[in-house]
Amino acid sequence: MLSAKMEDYLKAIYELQRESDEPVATSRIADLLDVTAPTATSMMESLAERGLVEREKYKGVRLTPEGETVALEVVRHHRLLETYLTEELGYDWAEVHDEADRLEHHISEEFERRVAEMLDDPAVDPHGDPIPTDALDPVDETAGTTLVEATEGDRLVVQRVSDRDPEELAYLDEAGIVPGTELVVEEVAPIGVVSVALADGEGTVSIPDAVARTIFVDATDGSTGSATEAA
Amino acid sequence: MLSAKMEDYLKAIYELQRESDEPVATSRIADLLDVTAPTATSMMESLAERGLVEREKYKGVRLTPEGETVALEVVRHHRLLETYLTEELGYDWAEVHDEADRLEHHISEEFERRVAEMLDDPAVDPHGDPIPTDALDPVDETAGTTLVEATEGDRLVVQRVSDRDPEELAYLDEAGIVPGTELVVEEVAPIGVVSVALADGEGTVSIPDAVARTIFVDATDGSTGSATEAA
DNA sequence: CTTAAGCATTAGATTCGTCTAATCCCACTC
DNA sequence: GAGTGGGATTAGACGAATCTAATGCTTAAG
Repeated sequence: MLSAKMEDYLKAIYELQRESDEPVATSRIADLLDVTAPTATSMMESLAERGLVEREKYKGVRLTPEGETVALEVVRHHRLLETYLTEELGYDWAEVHDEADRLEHHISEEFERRVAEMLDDPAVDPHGDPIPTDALDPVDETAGTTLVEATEGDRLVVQRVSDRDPEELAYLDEAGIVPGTELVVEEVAPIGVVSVALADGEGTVSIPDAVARTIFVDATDGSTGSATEAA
Repeated sequence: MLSAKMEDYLKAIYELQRESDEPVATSRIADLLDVTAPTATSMMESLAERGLVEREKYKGVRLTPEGETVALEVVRHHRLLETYLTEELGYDWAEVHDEADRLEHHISEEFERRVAEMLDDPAVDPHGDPIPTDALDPVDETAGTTLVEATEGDRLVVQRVSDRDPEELAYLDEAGIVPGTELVVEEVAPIGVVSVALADGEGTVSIPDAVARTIFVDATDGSTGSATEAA
């Protein structure tokens, strides 16, 4: 039996791992989970003993296939819950995260099954993030182009907003940047900010690179931009 | 902040306390929660230190008003969840207990609020047990007459089935003994079993006293039985 | 009034997840 | 190739919740 804590660490590693091919550093995990580095180190030892991560001292860890399966199960729970809370309980897109973060460790397979059924087996959650299937097959989380890669003049439609900071999320929501939004890239400034105009004339939003990296986009039909070619 | 474990103990004391006016014995708590007696003792020490129970060594404990409020909050969560799982997620009446037992500790006030609203602020859960109000006012859980107090010939309607054993519950469900069922008491045998006939002609069911004590009933209109007079 | 049976509690140890303080590696600079 | 800065790990401790084994109350029966 795996503790909720272990599930948290595995999910964290999963999230960090999709950012790059490098092994995940202890300090990143510690930061994300708000614990000290020694705590993360000792948990990595336990996870390695159980064969859930591969560890190279002083380098970092990587999920083993078994570890990834556990992570995918937790991620599936999380994203199904976010979808359910939004669709059925009227939660706001930006405020579901904490609730799902707690409940994801405590729902039964039965609950998962019923929720998935009620939602008609959704493929993505309200943020546009893909929901792992019941079979827990690996998902390509990096698929697609992000807003940092866009160039001026691109006409794009938002696919995913993978940001997880609730304040940032609420701001983007308020500004109208949600999955499905169409926008035009107005300026890609060399100081690390992208300005986009909402296609429905709702104004312009400036987005720093750190956030733009979490916004996945597709070209609108008829685009002449480079975003899609790069994908 | 209270741990989920502490909440579990407080709920257990609450459940046991409603069975009699005596202080609740350590061993009963230990049995109910499936831990050893020393474990229960040491938890009682912690709860007493926090002012959640009043403890008399070698005698037992009683919830303080603060302890009862915490217990009521947990019970409210539990019963709302049971209702929600049954009404909205299609769970069976008899199988909701475990799911609710885990989730009750992890839902937010926001979740509680939304669920209560969606269900239109229900007064009782699917077992007929009363759901504490949002204000967490004490509830009279012993209100009503139970099936052990019935006499032959009584025509009764089932109000609550407070049993918590899932197998027994499933059996009663299968047999048609659910809140709302009308029945006639056929025999009160001196060996500790009550036989009742379902009013809709679905046959007869024999119920041992231990179970009958968990079945709360009201007289049907026109009854000549003694059950209601006793109340 | 004594005593044995039956709970309850104390003693002491374990596991998990966490911390702080101390030490250790590694990579980069000079 | 020596030194140093910074992240990683080891050392040691702690609180929560649990266990087993030993001891201590309480009470009801003689």
